[in-house]
Order: sequence, then structure tokens, then C-alpha cells
Amino acid sequence: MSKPYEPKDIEKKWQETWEKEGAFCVGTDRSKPKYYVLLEFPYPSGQGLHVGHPRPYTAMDIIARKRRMQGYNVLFPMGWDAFGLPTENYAIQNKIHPKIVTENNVKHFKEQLKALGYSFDWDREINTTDPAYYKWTQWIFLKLFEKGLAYKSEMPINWCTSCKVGLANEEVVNGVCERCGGEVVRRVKSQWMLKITEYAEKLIEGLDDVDYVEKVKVSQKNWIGRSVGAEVDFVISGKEDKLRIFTTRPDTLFGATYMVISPEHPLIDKYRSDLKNWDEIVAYREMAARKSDFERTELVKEKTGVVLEGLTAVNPVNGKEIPIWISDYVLMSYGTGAIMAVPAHDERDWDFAKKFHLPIIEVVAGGDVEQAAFTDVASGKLVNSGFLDGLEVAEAKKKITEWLAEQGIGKQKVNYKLRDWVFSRQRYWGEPIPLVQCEKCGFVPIPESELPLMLPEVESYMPTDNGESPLAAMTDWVNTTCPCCGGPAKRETDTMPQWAGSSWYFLRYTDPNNKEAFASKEALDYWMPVDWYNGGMEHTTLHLLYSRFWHKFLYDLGLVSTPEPYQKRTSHGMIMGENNEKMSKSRGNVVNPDDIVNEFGADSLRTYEMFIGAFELSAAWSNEGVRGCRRFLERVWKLRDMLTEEEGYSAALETKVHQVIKKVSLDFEGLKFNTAIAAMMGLVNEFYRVGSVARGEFRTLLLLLNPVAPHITEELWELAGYEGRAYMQEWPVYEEAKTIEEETEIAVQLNGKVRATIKVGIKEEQDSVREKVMELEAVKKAAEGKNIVKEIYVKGRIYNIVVK
RNA sequence: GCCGCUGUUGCGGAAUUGGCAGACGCAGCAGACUCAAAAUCUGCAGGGUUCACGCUCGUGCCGGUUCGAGUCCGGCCAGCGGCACCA
Repeated sequence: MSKPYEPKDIEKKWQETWEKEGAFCVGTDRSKPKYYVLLEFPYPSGQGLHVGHPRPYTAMDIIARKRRMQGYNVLFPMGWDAFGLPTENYAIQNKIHPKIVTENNVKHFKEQLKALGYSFDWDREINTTDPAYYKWTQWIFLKLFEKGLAYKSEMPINWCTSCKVGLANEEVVNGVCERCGGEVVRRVKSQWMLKITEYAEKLIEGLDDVDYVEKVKVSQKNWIGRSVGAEVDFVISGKEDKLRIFTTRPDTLFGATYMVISPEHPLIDKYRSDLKNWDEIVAYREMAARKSDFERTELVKEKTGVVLEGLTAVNPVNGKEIPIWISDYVLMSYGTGAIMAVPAHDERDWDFAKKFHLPIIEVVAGGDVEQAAFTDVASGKLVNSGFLDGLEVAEAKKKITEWLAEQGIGKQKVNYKLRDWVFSRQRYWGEPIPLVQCEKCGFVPIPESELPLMLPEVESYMPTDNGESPLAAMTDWVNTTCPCCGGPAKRETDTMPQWAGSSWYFLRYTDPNNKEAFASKEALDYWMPVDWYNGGMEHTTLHLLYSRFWHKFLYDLGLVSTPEPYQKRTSHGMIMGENNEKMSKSRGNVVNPDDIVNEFGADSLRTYEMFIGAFELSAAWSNEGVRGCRRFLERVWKLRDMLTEEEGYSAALETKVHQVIKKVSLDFEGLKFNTAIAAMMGLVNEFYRVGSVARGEFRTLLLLLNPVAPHITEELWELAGYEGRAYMQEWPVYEEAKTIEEETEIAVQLNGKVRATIKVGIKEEQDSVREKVMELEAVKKAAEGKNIVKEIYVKGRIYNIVVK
């Protein structure tokens, strides 16, 4: 009898062996095809890993290990996205420098990851808080600044009252702070912004050339929110200025019965002296300004507004004079901050018109505009619209847009919902923005030779209520000289957001120690793009979009060789607690992987995480489920007692083995690990049923299972006396012809209901199958006294007889 | 309100994309081994009905297409996630 399976000993032994042998360091042989497997590097939090982390990690480890066995030169790196608020908060509470906190957390994470046996190339480990790394984050920022894509702007931002920090639009969820759930209010602050909007079109177009799961593409497109319409200038009666609006429905121009501008629209102040109800207007503006984002979304529906008495506009198509209103349902930050209102064909305008008794004119027939706005653009023809009458909506759009252009009062225009990226954080633990402000020269980049601009050592990292970064209190550091004129200057004291470091980290992995560049051209040319990137859906409109933006920018500068950073993007589902609720400390349902490794072993944990269910869907944790996977590995372990000398496959199981190789090979590629493992379990069950395993069969099983459970398979490989190491072997191949059974069981149906099963040859023709079918008692009985109307034979599946 | 996903057994989940629903695993039941238990091995196992061969119902609900529907079409219901006055 063989010795018992002791994962603790085995796993430690092989982890040490792999490290000693440099098993997973990237090879230098560049004649091999490359494969770059990437997963989202973690934020090293104080809590350490939870069982959610290993799911995507194990999946990608399987892909990386399989690719190596398939002969690829594989890059499968790991690092730390370590700047961020939780570390800073922990540092404040415990009076430990965030650098030390980060070091400790990284150490803990790394131990945990190593205990799971991942095949990362640890020689390429990176850390976004390392000055040698953030030097290049700052460098890229300076390039953005140089090209005019980074600018400082006085603007209302989302201010988290609890974190005391400005947030990007993407970080505000349901009107509250994504991280802490604190209230978010509008606050006008001077902020660094990145012009991601300049890349809106490219970010959409680029999606056509990459292999992302469809829902990621859809989310990004929706977030960018492209819409095609027209800009139209309306004359303001008796004034020089025109009121420019954006609309996606220029075809309804004849139905515009009033206009609405945003409360913040500059025209209001400009024509203050013309406005007879100024007090009322001011009161409304103040009310609108006081609302936080939360309140604005909270209050929805009921429309409010004030008419501007003393100013009117002229509808350019019919010369009619129409009133101008202000209302907070028109946003200054989208389009031109002004709209033409067509209540008959827009729900919001309809609500507003009903409330304030404004005229509703139908211009597209097909609905009842007294009852509701008619917004269907697919049906309906234009009416009450002069030269547009009788046209379909699409035709009318085209014709009116041409007409507007001829008249010089409008043109086609594309707008995006995407806003520029608020890039300043009033915090300590982030990359310093490498600029100084000089009274004479304005903002001046610090010279490249002075990069990295190091974070200074400070006494207190406490955020302040006045909205200044803790760095602002460091006068020694803040006061400096202008690199341009040598005069006195102040350093920028805001730092970069957490998303900065992760916007280009995949480039650094290709050449992590380069001191001359963020990565050499040669390394980038060889490794990029990332062949397969897996990550969470929650990053779709944040990290994933940001990093595509940075990469496209670098591409336009000729600094990277591919227009898109990631060729393929997949997503994993969350691991839920045993009660099927999200795992969290407060719910008390968090499972620590260390405990699972101790009780069952890393291989059991890895196998279970892959067996738990469809990879892209969420799944509830079950300790009993882990036990089942452990049981499976035990059964594999004991197969060694059943080995025969046969180096090939036994006649009895040859077909089965080929089928399983095929199934596992294909399922791994489709991230269908659960069914791949089920197939291997089935094969093991077959071995037990037969009572023996040929050495060749065992060999194949170990190789198929190796990416999932690398330790036990490596140990068994050695114990069974096969040559070399399992992880170095070639991936098993199958012969298509040998996956097909000679004989198979098919169902015999009568009117679609199964009445019997018979064995037939796989290639057997209908005539010969028919003979067997007609002899069946069930068929004879059913056919008696009835007509056979039709017979359908699907090879290897069914034989269906239709009787009447 | 809009977009996306999901609904199959006591539970987690399969089903070659229109061809024997419930693979594989968990929990359960029975047997073997054991003084006994655990572990392990071998079986059984959707519901109803029948001593049984069977028959019949069954993939959230209603309807349709088809020789045949978990899968396709139309109309609902429920749950999860995202967006939310974007003109």
C-alpha cells in the first residue's frame, strides 16, 4: 500500500523545488511564441486574502501552466497596487508610516499566494508605491501635461465628506462614496483633470478589434454614451448672442415650443439687466446649487423651473417667438447646457410642459401627445413641419440637418456622456504630481532628471476639512524654485488617484527593472499586447477604461507598439458566503484561504474553486464542497496502487481517455473548469470500475490535472517514476478519430417520446438501423393499426417514428 | 424607467447549441469491511402511480413554431448587477 496523501508536506516540498529551479521564470528563448497572461494585481489590504481572490488567480494559473506545456514562452507576473486610502487610514489610526503598513501587508499577501502554488514569475514583482515604479507614473503624467491632456480646472467636484477627498464620477455610486458609503456633495475646487473625453471615439472604435466578453464592451460603450445629433443656434430676440443647443432629434424642430437652460448657464448673468424676475431666478439657482448629487437623484421626477421674463428665443424654422426657462433637469456639463424643448416627443419636456401649461405641438404622427410623449422613432411620419411633412424620422433628421447647415445655423454633432477624469486627490498616500506653480510661469513640470519626485516624510497624514492635502502643511517641501525662471514657486500638493499606478502596470511587467524607460521598446514589441486579461466587472468603467486611455495615448506618442493593451478580456463571478450573501466582515461569513489550505491543502482549494460553478457567475462557498474535491484527489492518489505496466492506453479505455483530453483541453480555453474537472472525475471513476490503470493513462491524467492541482500531480509524477517534471511536459494531444465510439446507444422515439434504446454502429445507415428499430416490441405495438407518417434518424442520437 | 445577467433535483450545478433532462459533486439511503464508529469501497436515488414490465407529470408562468423545445419565437413573473433628468 502506498503512503497516505499528506498535502502539507507535498505542497511545501514542491513550492520550494519550483523556486529553487526557477521553474516559472520567463524564458529567454524569444524564438518561442509568447503568451502574456495577466490578472488584476491586488490591493494589499490589512485583512489579507479571502477565498474570492484565488478564483481568478487559479483560473489564470491554469491557463499559464497549460500554455507553458503547449510550448509558449509565458509571462505570468504579479505585483501590488499599493497606494490608497485604507492603508493611509490604517496608518493614521495606528501611527505607523503607510510605507511600513504596505510592506507588512505585501509580505503577508505574498506568503498566502505562495502557499497556493501559483506559477508567477516573482522576479518581475512590481509595487506601485516603489519610487522606481512611480517615477514612470509621474513621467507619463508629464507627457499628458505636455500634450495638453492634463489641465487644472476650477469646477464642481464630488467631495466625500467622510474621506475628505475629491472623487471621480466613476467612484460615486448611488450618490455616495464607493469606498466608505459617506455622503458626497458638490464642492467647487481647483482640480487636475485628464482629458479622457478626447479619446472617447477611439475608446469605442478600439472595442471592435479586441476579444472582450460582450457585456464588458456594452458597459464601456454605454458609459462613454455616444449620441449623434445636431447643434442648432437659436436667435435671442433683440440680442447679438445666439443660444446654442444640442439635440438628437433635430427632426422635431417644428415642435419646439420653449427652451430650457441650465441654472448655471452663463447667459443668465450676462443678461441680468433684462430679467424682470431676477430675485426669483436667483432663488431658484441657489436652491439648485445647494442640492448634493444624492438629493438630485433622490428627488427625481417632479420638475421644477422658472421662466426668464424679458428674454425670448426664436424658433429658426418658423420664426415663432418662444419662452426660455431655467431648470435643473438640464445639466451644464452635457451638450451646451441648453435644450430646445419638444414636449410632444420627449418625456421630460412633456412632464415639464404639463406642469407649467406650455403648448404641446405634435410633429410626428402616431401617438396621442395629449396623453404622453410619443418617442418611437421607428414608426410615424412628420406632420405640422413644413418641408418635412410626410417624411420618416430618419429622413427628416437628414434633411433638417442639411437645411441647418445651408442656413449656417446648425450642424451635425456627436456628444458623449463620458466626462473628463478628476485626477487630484487631497491625500498623502499617492503619487505626488510632479509640477510646480510659479507666479510668473504658471504650472511648470519638474525636469525629468528630478524624477521621481519622492513623497516627503511627514508627521501627520490626517486629511483636512479645508480640502487641502496633508502635503500642503509641509512648507519646506512645498516652497521651491521654478525650474523655468528660477523664481519662487510652490509644489502641487494634491496626489494622484489610486487608478494612476494601475493604468500602465502591464507595460512595466515586460521590463520591470528598466531605469532608462518605463519599458524597452524591444520588450514591449515582444510581449505586448496582453494576450489574456481576466478581472472583475467592477473595473469595467474604471481601471479598464482608464488603462485603455493611457495606452492609446502612449500609442499615439509612438511609445508602445499596439493600439490596444489587452487582446482578450474575461471576467469572473464573485465567491459568496455559505449563506449566499456577499462575504464581509460585518456579515461574519468570510472564509480565509489559510484555514482551507491547513485543513484540506492548496490543491483541494484550487480544485474546489474551479469546480464550484460557472466561472463568470457568482457562487456560494461550501466547506463540504472542498471536502468532495479533497476526496477526488485522494482517489487520484490511490490510483498508483492500481497501475499496470502498459505504457500506452488500454483497449478498454482508449476512447474515453481521448475524449477526456479533448474535453479538458477545450473546456480550459472556455473557462469551463467545472466541467473539465467533472470529466476528470469521470475518468477516475472509470479506472476504479475497471480496477486498473495503465501507466500511460495515469501519465495523461496527471498532465491534464497538473494545471489545476500542481503539487499532488508533481509528487505522483515523481513517485510513479516518469521522467523529468510534470510541469515541463508537453500538453497531451488527442486524436479526433479516437474520441468517437464504434458503437453507441440511441433513443427510439414514437411521436417524440422515448420508448426504447438500442445499440447501433456509429456510422450505421438509416436502412440498417430501421430494421433493428422495427423489430422492437414497443414499436410494433405502437404501429399496429396506425400509419407511419414520417421517420427521422439523427446519427448517433435518436430514431423518431411519427405515427397517426 | 433603460441596459445586462439569472431562474433546471434537497443543495452546488451539467446538457455536444434543437435530439435519451438531471453528467460531476455535496448531502441522503442500503450493502461490504469493522467488536463498533470514522475512513474507504460497491450499489440506489426527480415527483406521482404500479408487486412489477411500465405508464404519467416534470427545466419560473402562459401561449406559439417543430417529428422533437431547458435550448428558438411572442407575452408575462421573480431575483441579482449596472446606469439613471445625458436632451
